[in-house]
Amino acid sequence: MSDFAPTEARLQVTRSKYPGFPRDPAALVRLIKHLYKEIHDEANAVMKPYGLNHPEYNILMMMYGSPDNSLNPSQLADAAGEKSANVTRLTTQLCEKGYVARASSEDDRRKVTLTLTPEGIALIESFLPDIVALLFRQTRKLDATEQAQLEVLLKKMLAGYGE
Amino acid sequence: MSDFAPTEARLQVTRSKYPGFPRDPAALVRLIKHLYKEIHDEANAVMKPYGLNHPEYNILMMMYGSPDNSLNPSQLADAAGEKSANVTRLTTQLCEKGYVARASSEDDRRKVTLTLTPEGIALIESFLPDIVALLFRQTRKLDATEQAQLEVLLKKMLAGYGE
DNA sequence: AGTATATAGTTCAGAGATGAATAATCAATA
DNA sequence: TATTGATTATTCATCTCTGAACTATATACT
Repeated sequence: MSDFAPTEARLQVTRSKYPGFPRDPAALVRLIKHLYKEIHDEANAVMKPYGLNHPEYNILMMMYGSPDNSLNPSQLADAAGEKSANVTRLTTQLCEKGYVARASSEDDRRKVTLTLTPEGIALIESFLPDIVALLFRQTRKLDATEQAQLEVLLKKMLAGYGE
Repeated sequence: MSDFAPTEARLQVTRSKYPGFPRDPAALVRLIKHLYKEIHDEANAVMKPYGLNHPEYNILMMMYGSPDNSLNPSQLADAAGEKSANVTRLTTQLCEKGYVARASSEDDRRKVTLTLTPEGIALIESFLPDIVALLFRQTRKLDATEQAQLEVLLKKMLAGYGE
């Protein structure tokens, strides 16, 4: 299992050498880093049988989370947390696989509309059972109350960025 | 500022299409993903003037968090959450820059010992003020109690992995 | 001792991600 | 309407990461 004790020990040593180093903020950042790594690696493993990786999964799910199954590249970049150059590459691959369709926008011809194809939707709904199981597994140590508390605190922390 | 509302809207749409999709676990995973992205990008920006990136910073800090400023590659991979192949590349670069020294181990000749040089320690202590400021900024929306609560919950969540 | 299995670290080829530059379009305004 | 400045998306060169194969050493077993 993922043991955080060594990280805490390292923080103590760091503080003994450099007393100004703030323990709690550093611990939070390192926890998030470790959690993200696990989330990323496990999502990659689950998606591999479907010929997708974690970023591609994210792209597809952001579009699926839109009422008409479509988003612009810039919206996708924001939603999926990917750089725009990366969105171009990822969506090109998904287009080649037939899961996404590219169309230029009517009203603003700079914009591009990316839409899930029926094949894309079918693919999503084929892997969602595995993803749902993964999500439950990743959060199984927290009861409903704790999940709600954690969500509040993470949102609060996220609010400190980009201001 | 980083607005999580669009993500919550997408989760609602997703659930309307696929009711079994668990809202809270998905929200937690997406929050962690967004937070990690911010942490990663901001750390990269802070370290750039020092000629380092976020992974290299992590490597150096893991060694600094060891009493004798040294770790094996496999310990480093575990501590920094990097793949071993990546640790080899990163530490080779740090060796070339003169911040880290490589030595083969006495007792077990398969092992390698990586140690911070005086230059490496000096570098760390030169950028730590910037890092400390960053850490305070990243957690400034949370008071001490909330930071402690968040740490407990994140640790609990992390405990659900790799078992 | 000899053989098999495990562990530590590296190498390498291919995949993935990033920043900076570019092209196309739109909006504002003089 | 011509010019200037934003905005949108893409391209490209470069840098970074990954999994799988490989080398070397150590440990366990017969």
